[in-house]
Amino acid sequence: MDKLTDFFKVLSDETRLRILILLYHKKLCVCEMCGITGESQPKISKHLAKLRDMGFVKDERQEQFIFYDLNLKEEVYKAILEKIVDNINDYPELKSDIEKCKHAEKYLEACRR
Amino acid sequence: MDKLTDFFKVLSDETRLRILILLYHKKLCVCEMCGITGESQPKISKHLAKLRDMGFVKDERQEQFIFYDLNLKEEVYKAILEKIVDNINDYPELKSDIEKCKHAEKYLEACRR
DNA sequence: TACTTATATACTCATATAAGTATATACGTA
DNA sequence: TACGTATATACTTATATGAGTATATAAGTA
Repeated sequence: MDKLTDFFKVLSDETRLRILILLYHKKLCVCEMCGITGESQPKISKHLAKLRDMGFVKDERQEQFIFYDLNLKEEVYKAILEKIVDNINDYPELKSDIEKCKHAEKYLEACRR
Repeated sequence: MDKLTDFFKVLSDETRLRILILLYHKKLCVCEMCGITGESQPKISKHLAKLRDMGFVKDERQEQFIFYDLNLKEEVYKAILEKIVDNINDYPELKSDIEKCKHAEKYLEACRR
């Protein structure tokens, strides 16, 4: 049950919820997530580190960038994220994030500045 | 989205998760929940107060006892609890709570001591 | 090798949270 | 009215958490 409450603790932070909903849709690198969410790089990185340490996401380097992806082994976790996505119209900020992540590469370029 | 993260914060505490899963099955009074979970009365009461203040449960006096019941207006919340219950075999402590709550009256009597 | 860029981490501070113990409240009953 | 029982709340303490700023690291490139 600890893992389950840990998962809920993860979701109880707005930034982490946004990250997980984004990764539910697409593998993304740190600076894309910063661009999409408008949050600072250390903030995103720290939350990703926590998610990684807890085993909910995995990372992979591709050239200069480190891409993150969901790593949810148990169905319950996926099912819970799915429920949120099913009701995405109730959560405009999440919906907007998802829209933006369709053009994530845009934020990759913006990163080089 | 605040309400959603609040709900996850609620679920991130083991005691509150146990309470909600119990109430998902049956309306219960405070001392029954204490008996079932083995937790102290102030601990249960404080968590119930928080759940009540957040609007996730409602209370109702019946003679000497105050009974609590779920008060989840939005489907997502119910659906999330349902997902947990669907996978109850993964969570022995929750499963055991549910078993015990089938004979909740037993704990009502034990309360008079 | 020096430099740039992408990401991670350390440090600090403010705030939130949970638990335990003691006590208050509120209703029911003798 | 006095008492008992069920529940709520206050107070304290320990711990966890998140944000911001500054800095470190690690890989790529000139």
